[in-house]
Amino acid sequence: MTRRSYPKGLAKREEILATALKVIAERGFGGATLRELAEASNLSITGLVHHFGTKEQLLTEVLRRRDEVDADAYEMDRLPETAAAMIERLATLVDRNAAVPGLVTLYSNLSADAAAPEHPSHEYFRERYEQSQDLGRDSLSHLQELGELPAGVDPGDLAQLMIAAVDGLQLLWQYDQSIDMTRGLRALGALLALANEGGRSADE
Amino acid sequence: MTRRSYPKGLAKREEILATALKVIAERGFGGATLRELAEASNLSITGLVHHFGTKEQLLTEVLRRRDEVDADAYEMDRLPETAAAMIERLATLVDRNAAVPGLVTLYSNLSADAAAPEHPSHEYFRERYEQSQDLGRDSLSHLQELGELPAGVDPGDLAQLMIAAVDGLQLLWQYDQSIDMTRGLRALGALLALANEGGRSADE
DNA sequence: GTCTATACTCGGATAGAC
DNA sequence: GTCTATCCGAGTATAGAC
Repeated sequence: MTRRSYPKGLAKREEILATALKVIAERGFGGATLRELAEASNLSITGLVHHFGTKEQLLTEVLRRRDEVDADAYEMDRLPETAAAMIERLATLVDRNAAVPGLVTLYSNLSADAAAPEHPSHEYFRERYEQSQDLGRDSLSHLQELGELPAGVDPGDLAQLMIAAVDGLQLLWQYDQSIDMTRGLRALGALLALANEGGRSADE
Repeated sequence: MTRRSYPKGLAKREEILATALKVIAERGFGGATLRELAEASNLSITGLVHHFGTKEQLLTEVLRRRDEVDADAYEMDRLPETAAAMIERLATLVDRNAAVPGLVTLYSNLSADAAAPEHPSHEYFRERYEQSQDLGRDSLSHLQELGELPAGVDPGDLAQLMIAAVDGLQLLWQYDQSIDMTRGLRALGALLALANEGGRSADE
C-alpha cells in the first residue's frame, strides 16, 4: 500500500498512534472521535486526517500495532507441541486483552463495522482472519501428526471454531466483565484432551 | 417497560417493523438509517421516532422479533437428549441466519455498539446473553446426567464457549461467505462425542 | 393519539490559505 | 504540514397541526 512514505511524517504518525492508544485505553472507545483524538495530540482534526486519511484508517493502525505486540507474545513462528499449550497461548492473549477494555471494544466495533466490503478497514480484517485461520490450521495439523489431536476432526474447521470463540468471548465479556474468558477456552482444551484419549483407544 | 400501550399504535408498530425487516434483509444493514426506514414505511422520520423513540430501539425490536421466531425453531422448552442433537439445533439456527445476511450484520453491529452500558440496547443484549447462558448450561447439565457428556467439563464454561462460537462464526462468515458456519459447530460436536467416549472409558 | 415541520447537535470530510 | 472555515449527513428534541 501507499503507506510510510516520507520519514518525517512517520515519527509524527507514531506519536499520534501512541497517544490515540493511550486515550482509547484510558477513556474507552467512546472517546475515539476525531475531535478527542486530535485534541489529545494537540492537533486539529484536519491535522489528523492529513496523516491517516480517515478515522477508520487511524483506528485500524492502532489495532495493527497491537497485533504486532501480540504476535511476539503468541510466538507465531513456533508451532505448539501440545493441545494444552496451544490453548494456553490463546488464554494468555485473551487475558492481556482483558487488561485493556477500550481496545477490546475498539476491536469488536471495528470488526463488525468493517464487515461491509466498502469499509476502509475491511481488507485489514479479512487478511487478519485469513492469516489466523492459516496459522490455526497449521498448528492443529501439526498436533494431529504428533498424536495430540484426534484424527477425526478437521483442523480447518476447528481453527475457525477457535477464532470465532475468541472473538465471541471478548464480546460476551464486555457485557459481563466478571466472566473469565479463559474458562471457556480451557473447557475446549479439556474436550480436546478427552477426545484424544477417546480417539486413541478407538485407534488401537 | 412502557411499551405496547394503545392497541391502535400496536398495529402500526408491527407494520413498521415488518417493512424495516424487509428493507434490512433486501438492502443490507447499510440501508438501516432512519431516513431509509421512514421512506420505506411512507412516514416521516419523526413519525418513526414517535413510535420507537430512537433508532436503536427500533432495531432492537427487529431483532427481538427474530428471536421469537427462532425460539420456536430451537424448541427452547425441550432439553436436548444427545449432544449431537444440541449441536444440530444450533446449526439449524445458524443456517437460517445465513439466509438473511442483513440481519446477521445488524446483529453483529448492534451487539458490538450496545456493549457500552449507556447504549439503549445494552439491556436487551445483556438479558439475551444471560438467558442463552442459562439455557445452554441447563441443556449441558442435562446431557451430563444422561451420560452424553463427560463429567470433567463445566456446563457453564462450555455454554459460554458455544454462545461465543455462534456469534464469532457469524462475524467470520461476513468476511467470507463461502464459509459454512455449521462445520465449526459440528467440529465441536465431534469433539464432544469423542470426549465422551474417552471420559467413559476412564470412568470404568 | 398520530403525525409533521423546523431547528439543533455532533461527527466526519473537504477546500483552500498560510 | 498545519490551520480556519465550511459543508454534509445522521440522529434527536420541541412545538404544534389535525
